[in-house]
Amino acid sequence: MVPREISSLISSNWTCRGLFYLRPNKEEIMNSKQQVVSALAAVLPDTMTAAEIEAKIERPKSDGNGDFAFPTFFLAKELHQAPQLIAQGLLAQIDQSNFEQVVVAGPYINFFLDKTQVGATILNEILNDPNSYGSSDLGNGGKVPIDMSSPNIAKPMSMGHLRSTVIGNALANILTKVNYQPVKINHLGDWGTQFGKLMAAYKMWGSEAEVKADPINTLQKYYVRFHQEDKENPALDDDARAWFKKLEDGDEEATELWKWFRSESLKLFMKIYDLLDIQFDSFNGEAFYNDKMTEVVKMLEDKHLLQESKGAEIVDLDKYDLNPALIKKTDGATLYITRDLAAAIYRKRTYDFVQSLYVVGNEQQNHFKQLKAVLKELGFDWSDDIHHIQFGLITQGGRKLSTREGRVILLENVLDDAIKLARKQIDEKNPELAHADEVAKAVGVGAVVFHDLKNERRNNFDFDLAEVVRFEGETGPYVQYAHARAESILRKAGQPDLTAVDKSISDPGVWKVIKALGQFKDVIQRAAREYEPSVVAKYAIQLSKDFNQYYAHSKILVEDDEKMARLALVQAVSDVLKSSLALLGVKAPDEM
RNA sequence: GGAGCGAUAGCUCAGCUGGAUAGAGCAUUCGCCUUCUAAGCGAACGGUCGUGAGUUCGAAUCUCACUCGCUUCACCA
Repeated sequence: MVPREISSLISSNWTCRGLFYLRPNKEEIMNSKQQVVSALAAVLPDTMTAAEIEAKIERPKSDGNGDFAFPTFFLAKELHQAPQLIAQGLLAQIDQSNFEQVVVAGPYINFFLDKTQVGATILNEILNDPNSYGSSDLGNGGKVPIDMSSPNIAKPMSMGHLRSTVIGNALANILTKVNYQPVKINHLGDWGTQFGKLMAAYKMWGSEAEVKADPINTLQKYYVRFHQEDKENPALDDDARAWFKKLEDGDEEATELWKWFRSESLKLFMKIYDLLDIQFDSFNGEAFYNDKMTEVVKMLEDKHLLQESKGAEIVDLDKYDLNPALIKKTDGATLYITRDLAAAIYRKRTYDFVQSLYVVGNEQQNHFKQLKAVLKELGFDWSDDIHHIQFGLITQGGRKLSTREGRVILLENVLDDAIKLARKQIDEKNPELAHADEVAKAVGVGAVVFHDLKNERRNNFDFDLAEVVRFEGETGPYVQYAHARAESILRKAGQPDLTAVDKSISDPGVWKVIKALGQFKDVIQRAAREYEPSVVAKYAIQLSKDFNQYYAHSKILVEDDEKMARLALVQAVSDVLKSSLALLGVKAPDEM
């Protein structure tokens, strides 16, 4: 059998990986999986390309079956042999010199990597440059605006906004790590008919003093009352519409009220963003686009896309199998989608983005389909680069939360509760801890943020405070704790310089940890491809578990030849856990 | 009715391109701190992977139908 060249893989610079084209670098070609590919390529029939072989290689679920496995079922037909016999036949020919061992288990060929050598390579890579470990170049520096958080003025920020905020923030971090340039945009809900309602309510029942004393709660109270009363008295809605029209036309009283409501609200939002340690590149909300909508309407007119229907102006989207997009209401006022059209065009012009993301709940998917369809009708090909990063609904007791009905979970309360609980735990478990308040904040907030990110973002979840602020099991604090333990060991060891030490470890108990460390880059790339922070969160839990397991069964600080190598492992775990948490927007205190 | 998402252990969820006995956490029961932080480690218990067909050497994973749940379907955002 003629050994098959794998040069095709090496010389072709581009490898297709899902949505992205990725130029493999040197170490990637030399990585462990490629060693398996080339070992197999040398003994398999010429008809199989290296890429086909690579696609068949799998990672065994149980570690008794090695690090990589190659099933032979699919060769049975071609070779007219039982898979078991094929496996044995191939094994006899395989060059095993690069592996600890290669064995046959039924129809599988299982490859065991050289643990000491692979381990030392990975640890060196991490310690040489911990900050860039796991990064890669998928994005070529392309700009990616991320529409995120976007709370509504005069309403309290709820758990729903937390989702958008922390998912958007984590995606920004993850995309940065694969060399995109995210632009975090807080598309504030500072425009729209709810301001008409709010103004109408304020004029009827409001007082300046009451608002000043407790802005958001008071405004919220007016809003809820408005909705209660307009059920009986629909005329109130006309009043609200009139007020919003005044605002849109630049009426002085309306504008003053709007500015006031907005600035009071923003002050309170900033407190929460500070607590989460999240910064934005832009606060251009809906109002920002107010003067940019006549152009959009004109574009639609020029392309003859606008139709009149029941007194309103619409774009028909029948051919997209969508309901019509309502651009202007009967009274001439614009709508949500009109502003989003203006925003999308503005972002393309301003950032020349390669992708444009909107981290918005899944209940708005119809809206984003319409948005993309209208942009497409306008002839903008980049409509395809817009992605609605939808996430699941948060319910309570199985019911949807509703601001209008005054059923909200206040984010501020949740965060406060979590911090208090963390503080209580510190007092019980580590009363001597310095900076206890700061650590309590990191742990409490970390628990809430991590809880929000650890599950697939499309899943709905029912809010349960006890679950959100849980510190045991698969939680943010669990990961933080593993990191703090690692740091504690390094402190006890006197923080030695580990970059140059021999990192060969013979203890087989470290292998799971090493393997997990080696997967960091793949994990980040998958998270970026799928816009899915939970991939990173799950990885952080897995690495923490592997490390805790090792920690519980082996003593690290014992004087022997491999002590420094073990410390290098601990340092690497600490670095990667800290990076993982940082990607999620969670802090990693050195002690807790 | 159209569109979308979902259904895996008592609860909350993993399960990557179909593959070797379906995995965690929580809860329950029981072990482990004179040794690097017990926010930890270990063990036990727990499953007709919604139902029924199909494709395949092989299906929790792919296809179709059905059942149930949630979201959404123009003058809110």
